[in-house]
Amino acid sequence: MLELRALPTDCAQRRQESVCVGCGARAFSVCSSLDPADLAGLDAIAERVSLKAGEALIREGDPAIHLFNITSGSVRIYKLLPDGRRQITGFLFAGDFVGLATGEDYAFSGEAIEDSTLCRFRKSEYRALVRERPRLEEALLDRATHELAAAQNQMLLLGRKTAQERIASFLLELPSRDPLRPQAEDQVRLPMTRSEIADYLGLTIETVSRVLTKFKTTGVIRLLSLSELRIEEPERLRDIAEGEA
Amino acid sequence: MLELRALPTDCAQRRQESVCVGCGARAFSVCSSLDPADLAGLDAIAERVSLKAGEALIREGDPAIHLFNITSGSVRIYKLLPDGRRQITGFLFAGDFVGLATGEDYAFSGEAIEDSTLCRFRKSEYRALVRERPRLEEALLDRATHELAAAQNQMLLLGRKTAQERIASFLLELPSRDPLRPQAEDQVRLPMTRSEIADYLGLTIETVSRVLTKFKTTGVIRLLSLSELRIEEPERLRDIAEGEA
DNA sequence: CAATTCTTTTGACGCGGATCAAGGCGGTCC
DNA sequence: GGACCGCCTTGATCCGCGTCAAAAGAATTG
Repeated sequence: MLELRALPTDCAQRRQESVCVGCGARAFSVCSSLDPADLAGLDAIAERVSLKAGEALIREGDPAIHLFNITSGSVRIYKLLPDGRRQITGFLFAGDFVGLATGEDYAFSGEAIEDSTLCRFRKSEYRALVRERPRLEEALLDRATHELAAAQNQMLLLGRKTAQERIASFLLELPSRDPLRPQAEDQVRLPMTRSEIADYLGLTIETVSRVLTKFKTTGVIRLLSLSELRIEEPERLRDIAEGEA
Repeated sequence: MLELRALPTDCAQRRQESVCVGCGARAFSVCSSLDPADLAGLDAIAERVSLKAGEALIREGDPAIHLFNITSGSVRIYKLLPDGRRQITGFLFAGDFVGLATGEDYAFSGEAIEDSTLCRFRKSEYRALVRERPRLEEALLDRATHELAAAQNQMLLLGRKTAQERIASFLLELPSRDPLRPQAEDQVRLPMTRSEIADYLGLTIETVSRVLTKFKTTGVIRLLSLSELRIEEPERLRDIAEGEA
C-alpha cells in the first residue's frame, strides 16, 4: 500500500531531478529564484537541447516561438547588415537567458560558440507560467535590467573608446562571465575566435591581433595559447580600459 | 448627510485626477496597463517634477533612490569616460521610463534636453507597488524588453555602420519617438543639439553637420530650420541606413 | 606525418572621420 | 539695434584603424 503510493511520487521527483533540480546552471539563472514547487512547474515545460559548436538556435526574422536558458557552453548573439557586416551584441554563458529581447519575431540570431546545452521553453507556455509566479517575473525583470546596464556600457565602448580601450575592457569583463568555469585569478579563457571578438568590439581581426601583441610585448598580458591568456598587470589594464593611459 | 460623505471622496478623486488620471502621457507609459484602482495606488506615491532645459535628474554614481516617468519634454541619458568623452545612450520622451537599468547606484546620468515634466517615485515604494500589481510588472518587463532590442540596434549602428548610415538611421527612428508631438509624415523635430546627436551616434559635430549638408545637397532631406527637417526621399534614406547605397 | 585548410599574425598602404581652425548665423541682453 | 555669445557650418590637415597582401601557425584529414 505504502509503496504503491510512494512510487509515482518518487518517479515525479526523479523526473524533476533529471532536468531542473540537478541542473548545474540553476544557481546562476533565473531558476534560482524559484522554490521547489515552482521548479516543478518549470520542469514540466522545459526541454533539453544540445548544440554542437557553430549550430544555430535562433535566426533573426524567424517567428519567436522559443526561449532558452543556457545550461553549459557559450552562445553568441548577433545582428547582420544586408551586406554581411556583423555586430555581435553579446556572448552568453551558463545561466544566461536567450530571447528576452524579442517581440513577434527574433530580432537577432544566436549560435553556439562551443558545444552547449540549453533548456528550451515554448514562449506561450513560459509566459503563462511567469504570470503565476511573481518571483520568476521579478527575476526576469532583474535580468533584463542588468542586461540593459551592460548594453549601455557596450554602447559607451563602441561609440567612444579606442581599439586599445575596447580590448582592455573586454579582457576585464570576460572572466566574470562564465560561472561554470570560474577562472583562476586574472586567467582569461577565450572560447571565441578573433573574428568574433572583432565583431563584438566593432573592430577588425587585424586590429584585435595587433593590440593583443602590443599588450603582450608591453607585458600587460601573456598569451598562454590562442584561447587562453593571463593578465599580468590588471591595474594597468584597468587604466587602459578607462582611457587613463 | 449625503454631502458630508461625498466631500472627502470628491477630494480624493480630484487629487487623483491632478496627477495620474489627467496625465497626457499615460496612454504611452507603463501606466496604461493599470486599471483605475491600480492607478490610485500609483498616484499615492507619485510626485510631480518640473525641469528646465539642461537640468539634471540623475547623476551617475549617486545612490539610485528614484525612478522617473516622463510626462512631457525630452531627456538625454549618457555615460562619461574619465577624460570627458560622452556617450549618449538614449533620448527619452513622454511615456518613457527612466531608471529601469539601475542597481544600487545610477549607472548613467540623465538631463532634460528641453523644459520637461516627470513623475518621480521612490524606488522602494515603487517596488512594493509593483509586487502587488502583476500587470504593472508585466508592463515593465515589456518595456525593458523593447529597450533591450533598441539597444541591440544601437550596438549594430555604433559598431558597424558608417557616418552616413548612422545619421540616416537616426533620422528615420526619431519621428516615431515623441508621442505627444506626432510629426507630420516625414517631418522630423530635433530637440537636441548637433553635439548631442554626435554623442549619440559616436561621431563628432563636424561629421554630423557635413553629412546633413550632404543629404541636403543630394535632395534626400530639406532643412526647415536648425531643429526641424523634412525627409524628401524616405526610400533613399532607408537604403542608406541599411548600407544599400 | 605530410598535405590541405583555416585562423592568426605581421607588414605596407589608404581612407573615413577626427582634429584644428576660421568664419557664419541666430539668439539675447543691455 | 549693436555687441556679444553660443551653436553650427565649412575648409585644411592628420591619424587610427581598415584594407589588402602574404607569411606563419594551428587544426584537420587521409
